[in-house]
Amino acid sequence: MENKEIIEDSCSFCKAKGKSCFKALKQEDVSILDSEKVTNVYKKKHILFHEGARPLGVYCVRKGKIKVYKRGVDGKEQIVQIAKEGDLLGYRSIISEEPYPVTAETLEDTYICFLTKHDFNDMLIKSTELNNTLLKQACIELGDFTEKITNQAQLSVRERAAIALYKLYWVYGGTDQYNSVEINLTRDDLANIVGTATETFIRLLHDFKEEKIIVSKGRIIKIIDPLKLKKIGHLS
Amino acid sequence: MENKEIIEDSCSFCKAKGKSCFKALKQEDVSILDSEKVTNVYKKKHILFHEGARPLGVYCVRKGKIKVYKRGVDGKEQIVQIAKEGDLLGYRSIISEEPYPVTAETLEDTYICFLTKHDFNDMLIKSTELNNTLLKQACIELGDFTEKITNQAQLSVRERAAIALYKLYWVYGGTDQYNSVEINLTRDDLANIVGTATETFIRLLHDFKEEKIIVSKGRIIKIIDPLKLKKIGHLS
DNA sequence: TACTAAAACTGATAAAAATCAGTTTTAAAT
DNA sequence: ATTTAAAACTGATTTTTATCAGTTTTAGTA
Repeated sequence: MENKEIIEDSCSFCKAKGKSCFKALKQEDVSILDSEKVTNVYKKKHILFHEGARPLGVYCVRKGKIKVYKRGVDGKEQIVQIAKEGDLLGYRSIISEEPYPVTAETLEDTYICFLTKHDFNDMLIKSTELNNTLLKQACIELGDFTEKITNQAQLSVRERAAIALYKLYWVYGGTDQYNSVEINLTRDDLANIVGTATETFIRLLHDFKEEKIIVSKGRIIKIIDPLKLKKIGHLS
Repeated sequence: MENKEIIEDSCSFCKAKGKSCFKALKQEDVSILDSEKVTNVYKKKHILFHEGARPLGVYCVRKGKIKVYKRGVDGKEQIVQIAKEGDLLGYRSIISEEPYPVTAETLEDTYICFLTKHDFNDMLIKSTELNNTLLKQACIELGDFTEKITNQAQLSVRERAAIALYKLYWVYGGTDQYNSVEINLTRDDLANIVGTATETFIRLLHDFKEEKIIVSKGRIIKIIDPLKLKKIGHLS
């Protein structure tokens, strides 16, 4: 089965560029990216790269959601990120010169631009802007991970579930006006973000429904009161 | 009470330099550091910087151990790192331009070199080597944190305790020959590394004693069989 | 549209870990 | 060397969460 197909489009007009780490690039460097990158269309459940594999290049999400996870000792997925348009995946392993510590798998049909390791490294040498953006982004993420570890170690499943749903509220299109947002992930995936058993997570969803924080039909969870989630998760 | 006192010494001859991110610096840049840095002596329990504070500079550990922790919602410490000689602390917040996400506190009498934010930023612009080293180091650490989150979410306290002790084995001077090593941390601190209750951790230590993995007198824990810890923690 | 496999859900039970209420030991300060 | 506060430890109990064993519902495919 052929899952890939090449489509044509320029980075200059890419909606995702404005959110990505390429946003600081000079116009001439964007042109270079343009000529080097290849855009692919992937179906749902396509694996972009596997944990343990040697990195071949970087992946820039133009459209669609991707789950990034690590498998624990017993094979259980621990989802560490739900990537969306503008996110750059796989760059850390290029820089650290280590195998991928995680697997990236599409959650829906996606457009993803690929840049080879060689081209990415060249750009990293050429562009101070890219270098600075990535260093800064990595340092911010390290701070976020510190918080995540603390939460994982100290908070109850209920609190962690609230935090996870609140963060997904933003990933799935939430705004400052606290609109309602629909999340389309399996209960399994959600439990693997929170780091709990699926049954436990389902019971918590039941509570959140009773508390009028969410509604759900089938797998779709509609967050109707993100502020309550924020409060339960002790977020500011 | 005056906790600080300035001592004289050059970075060129610093034993810690070889292990630090400054190891790749050109000789001329080391000389610049030399003239800019200030070495301080701190007593046990001195706070280098506080979570939430604005960063003033970076701290390079020349001698002594430092605990780096974040306080959870109820004030409980989550220790994310035990820093030792050669480790650079506080640089992430300078780069990310955010307040410190963690607190750094000395665990014993230490020698610590301080470099102002201004001087560090200048060096970051001047030295491609430093820039590359830090970017690479940040990317490696991000991969490590991914693993830590997965472990925290999926492993039992026993497994996590084994991993924590195994990692401390290396911090406190363990070698490839798997010698025995003494760890001098309170049970509270150890429990706050593992992310569990102190009593639970103490009971686990008791098990490890019975399994001839450690011996202890007072607070000192002597790791006599690091390989068993490695196995319990599923480490390779 | 019916079929079927996967996912969602429920209740009962077991296991893991936290909490509580102490006692004993240790180490720091006088 | 004593004192004393802090830290280490122990046992009992409670709480939280995982596991097990299903049934029901959903969504994708034939």
